[in-house]
Amino acid sequence: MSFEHPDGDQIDLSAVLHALSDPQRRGIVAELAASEQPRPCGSYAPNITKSTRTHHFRVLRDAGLIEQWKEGTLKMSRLRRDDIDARFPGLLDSVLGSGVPVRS
Amino acid sequence: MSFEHPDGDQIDLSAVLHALSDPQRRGIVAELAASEQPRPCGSYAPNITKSTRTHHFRVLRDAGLIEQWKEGTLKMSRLRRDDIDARFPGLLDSVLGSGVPVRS
DNA sequence: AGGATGATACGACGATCATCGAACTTTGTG
DNA sequence: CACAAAGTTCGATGATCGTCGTATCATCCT
Repeated sequence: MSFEHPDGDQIDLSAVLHALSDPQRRGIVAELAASEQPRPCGSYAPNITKSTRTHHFRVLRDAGLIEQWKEGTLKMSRLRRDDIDARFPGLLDSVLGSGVPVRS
Repeated sequence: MSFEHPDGDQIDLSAVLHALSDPQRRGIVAELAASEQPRPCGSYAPNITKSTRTHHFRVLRDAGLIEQWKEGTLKMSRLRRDDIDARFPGLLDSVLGSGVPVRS
């Protein structure tokens, strides 16, 4: 099913840091971290094109930061906080600033 | 004087994450974090060319991760752990794995 | 003054990146 | 069935990246 989600124990730090180094993607991750229930891809980063959004979501998924699945027409996403926290403890919290707004 | 070290409070998260996303640079940062007293640039990452090394050190300095100064012919480097920790608490520790060897 | 050494500057190279638009696929609904 | 909506795929473009070699600069030592 779904796509190519890396196993939790083989998430690559370089890939994660690269994925998070883009402000647009970091914004998506921040929204993902803040939203209670899953929302479709299209509801994030409305300022960019559909194809660019698809690209960013793929980078995040390939890096192991998010999990994605389809629900009808929609594609839903979920932050793999557990896996990331297990592999790189504290990383996500420090990047997301412990809930503080994302800057730069 | 010296070069272009960003002020501690204007260190850019994107730049920091991008700088740390390269394994070679992460290796340098890990060595920097582990070494007691400052060593010249040339003593890090001996497997790459001088010019490449200069490039990596500039990326790290521009990102605000390290401070550099000259001592005669040598150029010394120091990890700006205090500034980074103040701006992004926990980030460096989680990336460096709390002293655990750098992987990926 | 003349070497020797540590580091930078300057292209240059292939690779990757973020972004876009247009065409296409998939799914649900009238 | 036909249409609309959500995503993907497929170039393409301009920018940036990591790496290199060579030339150059700065500093120390003899």
